[in-house]
Amino acid sequence: MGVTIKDIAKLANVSHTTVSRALNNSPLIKENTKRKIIEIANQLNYSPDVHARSLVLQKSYTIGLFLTRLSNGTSSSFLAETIKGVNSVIDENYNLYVRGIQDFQDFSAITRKRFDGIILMSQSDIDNAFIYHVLEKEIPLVVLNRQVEERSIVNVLSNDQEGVYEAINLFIENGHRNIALIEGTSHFRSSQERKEGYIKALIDFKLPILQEYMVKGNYDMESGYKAMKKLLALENPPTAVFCSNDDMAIGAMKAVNDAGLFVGADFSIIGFDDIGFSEYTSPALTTVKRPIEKISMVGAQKLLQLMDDVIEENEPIYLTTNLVKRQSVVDLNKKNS
Amino acid sequence: MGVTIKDIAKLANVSHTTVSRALNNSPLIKENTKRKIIEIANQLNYSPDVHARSLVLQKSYTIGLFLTRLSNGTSSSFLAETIKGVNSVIDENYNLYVRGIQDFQDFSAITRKRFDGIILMSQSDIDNAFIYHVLEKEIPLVVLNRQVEERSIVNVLSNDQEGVYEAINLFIENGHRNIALIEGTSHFRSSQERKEGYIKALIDFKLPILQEYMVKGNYDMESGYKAMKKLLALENPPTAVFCSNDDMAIGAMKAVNDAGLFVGADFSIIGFDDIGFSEYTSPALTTVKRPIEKISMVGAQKLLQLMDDVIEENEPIYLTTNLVKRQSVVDLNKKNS
DNA sequence: TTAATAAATGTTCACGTGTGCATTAATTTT
DNA sequence: AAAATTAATGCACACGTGAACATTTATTAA
Repeated sequence: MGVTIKDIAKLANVSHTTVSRALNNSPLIKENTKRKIIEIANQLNYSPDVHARSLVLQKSYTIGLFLTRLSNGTSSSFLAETIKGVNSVIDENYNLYVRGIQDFQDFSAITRKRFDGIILMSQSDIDNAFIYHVLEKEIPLVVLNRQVEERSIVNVLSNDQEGVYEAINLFIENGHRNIALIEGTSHFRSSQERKEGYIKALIDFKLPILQEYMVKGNYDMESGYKAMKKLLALENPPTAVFCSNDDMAIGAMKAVNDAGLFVGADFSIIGFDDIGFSEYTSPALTTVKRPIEKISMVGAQKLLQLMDDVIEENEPIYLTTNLVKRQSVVDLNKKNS
Repeated sequence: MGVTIKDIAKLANVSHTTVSRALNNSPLIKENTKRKIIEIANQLNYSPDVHARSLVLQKSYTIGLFLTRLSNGTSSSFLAETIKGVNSVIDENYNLYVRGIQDFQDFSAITRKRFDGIILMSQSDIDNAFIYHVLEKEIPLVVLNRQVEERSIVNVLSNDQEGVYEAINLFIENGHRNIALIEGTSHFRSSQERKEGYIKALIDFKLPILQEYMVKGNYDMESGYKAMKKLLALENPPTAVFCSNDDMAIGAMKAVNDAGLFVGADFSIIGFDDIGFSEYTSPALTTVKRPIEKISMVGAQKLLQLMDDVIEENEPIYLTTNLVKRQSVVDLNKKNS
């Protein structure tokens, strides 16, 4: 069924070794025979057996892209941008495997032989166990999106705290004092980071920190909707709300509309991520752009380097967030004048 | 570095064959020795070399999930739902390989040895070349989302035409007569299917087919926005627009808003797909739900069957679309009475 | 107890590729 | 032209696993 180098060898009247060398463009082989062998190989439509090659070379030509999970709590745009980013960097010769960590019963299948390198888009510290496993197996590893204490790991992430701080700052500049927060999934590190940015800003600007202004969500639209309902039902509702991601912001906008209010006129909202839809909501959503695709690209590049040179500049790489101002924030200064 | 069955064999004082059989739970081995061997294997943290195993068993434990492309023209939700659907069916023992066909220079790397089976989420007939290649290599293949003439291929898709027909029907029931269409990417089969549904409905209800009411888009939000601008600028603009996917519908809604009109009050829009956001637009978007995740799940299940039994019931499997009525369609009958 | 049978384990080879070393062919040097 | 050197190719083995066949050990039948 499958054509092997031995078949080619017979036809070319040489040993399989010569064929192997010729196809790998070894300088040991005469140009003449090289050409002849390559021609025969093409004619027979030969393609090497990856498993045999991997077995002898101890290399799998496979890169594993892992996320904490693929469903529940991972938004579509997040997943898609991650894959697109990595995919754009990894060339055709490499295989790209995508899986959720939570789908694994145990990690025995994650071995050095199987993966030349691993990229982890980490959303929660529940995948620390995975990280330790990968480290123990000495597989080159890049962790994205979440700070990891191990200094030996290449770490690429965005500075969420600063991004949120900037967002709250914008609210304050526009005259807001009653600023609420809708939080992300509780055990996700990103949720905590963003909450800290919120609190830090409030402290710096000497605003009170109110428990009732911090409502839990889980990063999906429905939770944003519900959280906003709660906020609107308060005795002293906020005038502005920061949502820990855009999905929840969109849910929140819906809740505001349902209450007969207009975002951008009566109520202010800022989101986080800048997913594609943010530009097309009504009104367009002001949000903190998080460069997920960029993070994935940089991470993939770093992994390729790591697999080659074993570089050891293990400083975490921070990519900056970017406040994208659109129409969902009311300027109270103007309004009251 | 890596523990092999030979290492285990030495420690257990047996041959490597016995170890191999014990770990594969062969009935030939005494329970006693089995237990002993398994214990040693666990202790050494043994895990088999996939490449060696694949080489001898001629099986890769790898399933390839291919899309026409990963970027440009593939929306995030589409990509994400496809992966989630397949992932939920394929168990831990299989590797899931994800790539865009357009990323390949040639298909020499797509071999029977490398993939036990392939799922193609096909968006365009430009991947026919890929399909033929896979067929020629005799790799089990399931094509999703696009009808393929080859009867030997397992084919799972939704009946887009009917879905669109139903949508246009809803417009007409609500008193609309000037109904426009925003088309998807021109060479995508889905674009044509949906356009045919639109035209068929107009013919059946004896409405005129106007060129100026059929505007080209490319499935992204911006193209929907621009297309709607064009429609609104017409001398005799439509009262209702069917958009070939939700992304464009969201862009279109934005254009309507920008023109000072209100969707659901002055203007009617229906989309296609029912992506997560559709429920949260203002007003909530009426749309034709396309079961992408379901299609992917069914396709993956079919592939697993195909890999085992070589089933040959090659009837295309149609999953029905579902009109989800929300608030983006105006009832002109009520309005005028 | 011995022969016949069944159960358990071992020997050897195959899968397809790449590489160290040996060998042969071609070229250069003297 | 013969010797020394270099270029080109072949031989044999390794990678880790699984399976057909051979062999040994345990069990049952006579």
